[in-house]
Amino acid sequence: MSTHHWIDVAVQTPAHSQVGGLLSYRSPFVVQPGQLVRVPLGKRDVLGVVWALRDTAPADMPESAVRDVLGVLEGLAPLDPAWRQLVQFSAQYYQRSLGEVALSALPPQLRDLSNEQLARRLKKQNTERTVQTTPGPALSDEQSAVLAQMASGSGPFLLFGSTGSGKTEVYLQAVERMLTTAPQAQALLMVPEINLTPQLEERVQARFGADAVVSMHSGMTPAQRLKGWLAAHAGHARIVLGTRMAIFASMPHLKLIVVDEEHDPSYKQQEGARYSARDLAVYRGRLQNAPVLLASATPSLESWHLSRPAHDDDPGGRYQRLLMPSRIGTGLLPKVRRVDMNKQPRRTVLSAPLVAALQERVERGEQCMLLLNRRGYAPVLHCADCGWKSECQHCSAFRVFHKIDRTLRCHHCGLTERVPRACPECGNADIAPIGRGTEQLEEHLGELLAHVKRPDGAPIRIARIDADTTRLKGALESQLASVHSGEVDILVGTQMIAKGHDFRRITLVAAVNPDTALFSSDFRAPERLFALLMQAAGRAGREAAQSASSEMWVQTFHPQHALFEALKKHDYPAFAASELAERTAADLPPISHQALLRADARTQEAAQALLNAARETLEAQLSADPATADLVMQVSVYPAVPMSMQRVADVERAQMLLESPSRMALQKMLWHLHSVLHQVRSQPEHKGVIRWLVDVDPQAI
DNA sequence: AGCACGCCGACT
DNA sequence: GTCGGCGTGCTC
Repeated sequence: MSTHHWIDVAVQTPAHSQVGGLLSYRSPFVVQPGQLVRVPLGKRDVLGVVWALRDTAPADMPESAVRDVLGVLEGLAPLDPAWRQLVQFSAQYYQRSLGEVALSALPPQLRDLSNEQLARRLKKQNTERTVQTTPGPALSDEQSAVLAQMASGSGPFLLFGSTGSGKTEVYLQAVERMLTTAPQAQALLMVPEINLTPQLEERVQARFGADAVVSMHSGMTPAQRLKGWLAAHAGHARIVLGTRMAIFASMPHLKLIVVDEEHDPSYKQQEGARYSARDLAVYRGRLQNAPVLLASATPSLESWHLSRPAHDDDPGGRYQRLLMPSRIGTGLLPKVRRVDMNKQPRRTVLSAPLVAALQERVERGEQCMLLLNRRGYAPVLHCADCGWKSECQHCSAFRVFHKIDRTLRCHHCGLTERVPRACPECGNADIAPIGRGTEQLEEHLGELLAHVKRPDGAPIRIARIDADTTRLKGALESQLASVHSGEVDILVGTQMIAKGHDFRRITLVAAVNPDTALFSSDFRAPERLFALLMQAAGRAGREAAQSASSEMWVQTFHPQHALFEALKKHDYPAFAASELAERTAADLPPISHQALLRADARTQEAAQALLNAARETLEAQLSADPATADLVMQVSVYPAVPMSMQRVADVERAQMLLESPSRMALQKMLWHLHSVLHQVRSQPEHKGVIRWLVDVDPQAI
């Protein structure tokens, strides 16, 4: 009898490296798939997940080269088959190594924890957590109907509910019902951003007790992350609340997944394995037989399309659409007012009617919010004499003028310099800012409303919230608090203020300059703009008493644009129908499926050369084999082009688009592409390439 | 990705 | 004479 076993282990290795798959080890211990082990890798000891037991020694290497497992993490139940399947699927679908996805799904602290330390942690948290359900408010008819539909169907569900229709209460009741029916059941609640976790956490805790819920997001300390992960893995935490990373939480008794604001681009990871947590939620739900509830007031066109009702020869989508059109209470949606900027004096920043409206509201003691999607004072500095502009030396972008500390900053590579006194090219002292950012808007507004007084006679207060003012820990919270307390009269900020924060006393929201998104080269820009404006509108008039007089203002040079027409009527279905018609005509997602292959190199030519070589090799190889020849017909592979941000930190970037009506065909193509890239990359003419990466279902192209 | 080895410029 | 720059190559 042998006293050791052969096992295959997933360890942290990037997809680019030759060691892509599982590594084989000899184990002196009896282990099961899903257990965590410590194994030697080169000169290091690393954490690995046992993926499979094998009967025989690996055939492709001498037995003597197989190393021994160093130890097993004791006291942890193996990661269950569903979790492993989720990881395996993600790695395959998003073209990354299994080990990379598996290890990044585990709390980092698990890597450097001795068995003694682990035992102590386990002992500490091994007390049974109790759920104490406090009854919720009575439901509206719409809420009850939605819950009834969920109970009788299997999902996935898309809940289309307008802002303020009480979607959160539906989540809580769905969780409550699940907790009462199944004694061990666990629920996963996902939100797009860290900033939104505290307010939902508070509500969930108030309802089910602090013991029942753990949070998972990147803002937590390593110790907190480990604690939460262990509680979910052991089944003690009944509710996991988190951002996209939470989709990989080990939850053996998962019975419900909720994805709040499912349209939000934050659900797509933008580095490493570029997964969509929303799409994985649907996959995981099917895998673990847990209903999935996607919810939004402005669903992604993907989910909207997938939930289309059947009619004529269209069998409909596979999602079930649930509707909650009404705002709770007496609340009305704000009136949308468009200001035609063509009729304003040239270079007007804030139109006279908007300024008057702001003044009137502030004098009545109401709050207003101004949105401008550009931080800094001005996006570029310009010399009128020689035409010099504040370009970044390292990126294909302008450095932004920040007046507060007199700097020019590149928002892509971080390069920061003091603003020159005179033009660096010609010495002319007359260099001027072009365009405007939040800093300038705040300053300008202060000047325009300098004479205005609040009802208590005090001068008005303007606050700015953007990535610059919230850099320090806790800064966002304290700024939000000053808005809630009524200290602030007008809030100026970027997108970040439009998302989810429950400002009760804001009665006017204005988008200062939303036009750029109307004519963007990114086909998803209108979809994002519409969602942002609807969400911003939802910030106004949340207090029922004031909702009748609340307003959403839009300053635009294109007041007749269909997007603003739909916004005026708060008519998402109309907007979605017209966008989907355009997408259909142009064969764009969600009608087709896309993937991007990106290459980074010292020169643009080198980056494009790699992509084009991969493309030609791929098509030649596939066409030569009758078994794969039809793939070439099913998947369009476009020539390499520079990325829209062509150069960042002295790295040139190029990309190549792959597009297909069939997800499966696209997947097969990517699988072939992966091996072709390894072949091509090793050729000497592609030495200049720094890295390549694949983005499946990219959210911006 | 880490972490080595390996071969050319400015310092104790 | 060494310290250290990051180019190339390997990890069961």
